[in-house]
Amino acid sequence: MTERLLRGRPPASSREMLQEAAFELFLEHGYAGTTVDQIAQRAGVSRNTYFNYFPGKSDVFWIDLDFALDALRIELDRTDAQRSPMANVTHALIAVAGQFGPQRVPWALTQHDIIGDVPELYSAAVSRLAAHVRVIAAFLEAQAERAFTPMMAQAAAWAAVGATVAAVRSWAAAGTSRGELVGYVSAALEPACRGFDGNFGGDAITRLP
Amino acid sequence: MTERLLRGRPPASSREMLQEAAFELFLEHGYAGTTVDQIAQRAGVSRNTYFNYFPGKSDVFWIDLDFALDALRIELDRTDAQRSPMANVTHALIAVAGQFGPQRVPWALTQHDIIGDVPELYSAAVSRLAAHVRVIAAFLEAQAERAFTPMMAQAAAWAAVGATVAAVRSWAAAGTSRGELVGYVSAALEPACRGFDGNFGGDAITRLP
DNA sequence: CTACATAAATAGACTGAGTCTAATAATTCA
DNA sequence: TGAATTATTAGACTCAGTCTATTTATGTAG
Repeated sequence: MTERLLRGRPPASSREMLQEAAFELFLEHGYAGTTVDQIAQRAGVSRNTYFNYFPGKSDVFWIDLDFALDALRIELDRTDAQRSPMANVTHALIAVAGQFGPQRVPWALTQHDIIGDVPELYSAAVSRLAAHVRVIAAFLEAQAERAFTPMMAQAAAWAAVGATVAAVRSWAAAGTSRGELVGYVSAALEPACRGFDGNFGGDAITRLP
Repeated sequence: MTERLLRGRPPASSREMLQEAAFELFLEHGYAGTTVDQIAQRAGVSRNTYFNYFPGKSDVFWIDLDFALDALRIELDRTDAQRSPMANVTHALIAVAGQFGPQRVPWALTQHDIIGDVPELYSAAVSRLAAHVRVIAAFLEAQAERAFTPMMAQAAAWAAVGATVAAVRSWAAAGTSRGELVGYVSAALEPACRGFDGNFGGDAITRLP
């Protein structure tokens, strides 16, 4: 199964190394005050190597979201036909949230006040969230062929992702007193999914237009 | 009330003029194949003037969303205390949608296939949508002080905006046979808001955590 | 041990977005 | 006429992101 994954020159760097270097510099000089050259230099690597690991400067922030997206895809494959489609989505999102404990808080959320409000960072995050939305919407369309039109699948996916985002932000903002993320996520998802859950079995509203 | 709004050198250009020039060029050479210099030149204006009207290259796309955001703020001020908070939000979004007839379709949505899938454009749109979310969430927190925690207000706002986005996309994709946008929006908003509407009056779920 | 295939890292140059400072032009008001 | 105000312009500058070609480190086959 492992095929030939160890051929060619082995990597001398990693996303994590670059991320550490970047976060150090962001704390020292802020996001806008840090160049990619500086990040690469701090990590002891060439500038181009940085772009081998990240497509852009802002992408170093959101490794966690990339991880979450992969995890979400995996969880949505382990689906239970007994549950309603939205229940499956909820279950998957909660399972992904379960991998983030009280000590593993996305760096960008806790250091938000230090970094400042850089739209570029926000965009990088939201384009990843849009990828989550697409994955969930595609799942809903495939899973519940009759119950969800493309429009409704997308609306439901936005609602689910939006609720999760709200939960994660609230959880991160709670400071050291925050417990497990899962509690926040399930609480936020419940009302968000309730309206769409009712559609399972199919009524006219989800079919039109 | 009008104070002195007509002093100094009068504008020789406008956002609309620049947008027209930009769209022409995007159709001819695509988004990536067009430079800001070319847009400014086509509009008969200096490059710096472009940046007086738009903060970035991609912002020329989303005048409609800027307009919608202003309209949304206005509509949320005309609120009816008789209705539930989510009903007010729905009402406001539908009112905004009412200003977009079958002939006024955001250019970016219909020409999507020509332009291609440029993440930068998507980001510019979504950062504007995030502004919509903030406005709605702030409204919900203020309007229904007890019923919505910040987390739930944000979750509900995402659900509402996401449903609207899904509706607009579906409407735009429907081609010339599309009718009024309002029908799509109200259909998509109904299930998205239903779950949160139940919270009005307040139950434990919205209060925790 | 040598030659080859593969993948990581680097070097260096290039385009173009976005910023900044300062200057200039067109208008209103006194 | 002159001052205040705002739009436009000129020109230089930083830096993100791309591209091509080259080098370096590993495994594998002969």
